[in-house]
Amino acid sequence: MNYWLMKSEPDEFSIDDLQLSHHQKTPWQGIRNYQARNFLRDSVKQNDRVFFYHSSCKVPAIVGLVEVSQAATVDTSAFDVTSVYFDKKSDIANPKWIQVELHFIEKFNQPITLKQLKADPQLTNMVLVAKGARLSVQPVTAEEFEHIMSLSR
DNA sequence: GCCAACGTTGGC
DNA sequence: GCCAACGTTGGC
Repeated sequence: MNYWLMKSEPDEFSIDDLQLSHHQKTPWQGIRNYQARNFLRDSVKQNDRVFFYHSSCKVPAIVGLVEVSQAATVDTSAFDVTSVYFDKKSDIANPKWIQVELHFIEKFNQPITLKQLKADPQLTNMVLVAKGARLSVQPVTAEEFEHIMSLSR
């Protein structure tokens, strides 16, 4: 099993929105960055665990745990002219972008804030706290995963 | 709202 | 293929 962290702006789609979604699942669409896309396409597998992170908000934080309920499929929003994720350069015959499906597991009682993560000596190598890290889909090591889960208890 | 750090685009 | 200009991310 692999571990990941995925970012979402809570004004757009929050952990609460996921919890309230049909079957508590959502297609994870709109990833338009090649490095993130490559992770979704090549490495994110069904049943992988994912930290759900709220970015661009008052208190950036890991707010819960979700799982990958379906691995890579074509991101159909790229072909939808009415979607904010529409990409005229993505061709149906040769799709550029990938989505997965996420399923809610739990919302943490206490969000684990970016400030807390940055200050944690066991997390100094975490991708999230690296300088200039903007990746919206990023790997988390098993050690980081276990440590962060212990912080959520 | 600012702006540093990245990523992408496109002319050459 | 270089790289300047532009666009985006996301913390603060």
